[in-house]
Amino acid sequence: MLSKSCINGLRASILLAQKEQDEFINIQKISSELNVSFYFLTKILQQLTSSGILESYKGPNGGVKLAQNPGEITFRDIVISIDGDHLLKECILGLPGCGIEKPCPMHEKWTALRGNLQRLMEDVTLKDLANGNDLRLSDEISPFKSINLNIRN
Amino acid sequence: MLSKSCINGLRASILLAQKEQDEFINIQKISSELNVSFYFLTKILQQLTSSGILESYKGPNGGVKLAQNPGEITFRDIVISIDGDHLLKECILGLPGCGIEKPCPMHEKWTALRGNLQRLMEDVTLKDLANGNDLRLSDEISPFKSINLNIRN
DNA sequence: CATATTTAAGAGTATTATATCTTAAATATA
DNA sequence: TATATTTAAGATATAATACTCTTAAATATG
Repeated sequence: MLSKSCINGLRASILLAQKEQDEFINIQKISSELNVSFYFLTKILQQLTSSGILESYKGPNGGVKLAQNPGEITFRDIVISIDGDHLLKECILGLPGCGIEKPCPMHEKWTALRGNLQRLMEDVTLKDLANGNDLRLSDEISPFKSINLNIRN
Repeated sequence: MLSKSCINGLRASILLAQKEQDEFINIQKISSELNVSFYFLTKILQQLTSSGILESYKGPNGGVKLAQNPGEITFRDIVISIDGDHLLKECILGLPGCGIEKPCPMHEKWTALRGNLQRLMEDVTLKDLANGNDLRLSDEISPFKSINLNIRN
């Protein structure tokens, strides 16, 4: 449902919310903690920076940090920044004309469920996520090895 | 959320449910009614046929038809046949170790919502969908032209 | 000011998903 | 039995996403 870029952006953001928010965190460090390629993660975090969700700083002791308090950044903010709002706006059958005036057969049920998804994403902040369980996994089940086996993209 | 293949498989199935179910319907005809490439649709319907959701018949007056009554084929059946069960099984953060014993921060909320999605998909049959509004759209808002503009893939 | 460190930006490659084409197999019917 | 029609299967092409690399820009510190 979410792209890999989005998932990694979320995981990195949650990790940032778990750390000291005054200092910039090195992307190399984040990538090794999350077991994600440095190059790939850098691109993703650039996107979050350009959306204003993160701030970055170049040079020694540089890195990225959250631009606001974790409690003010929602799951939805990050999804929208990376994957756009397609998921939250489109007809489940991909019909562009679908709407109240000309609903597709799934319209009502899907908009209701999508509303719940939207609400969930808006309600959950990085603060909530940071207080949950640790995202870092042991090596045997490192996300990247397994994601490649399990996920279709 | 659903792949284009899946969306087209669903739309074709709904269309079949709206037609006479005793006779085989020509794929060429379906593709022009849905405004989807014949080649692409053929591949998709082959998948549904191999899953046993459709039956096909070669030669003159051949085509495809539903293998069961529309009321017995669910939205979920078609999604699973084409996109697999990833959406209904995986962690929203893509963490392979995520589960009751070792939940990710989104685990509880996501499994609840995913359960609703699963139930929605199981409850809705092709009969329900066929009785809803027409899926065929006018030319100006033909799915393919607009999907290409609106959808990311 | 020179060097090392770190992100930014853009280009390049690889993989997967989407879409098309070609040939084969089945079958109706003339 | 020959021909036309139609789906099946496999090959190819194109587009999107995932991922990597290189160079540039910013900046701390010796």
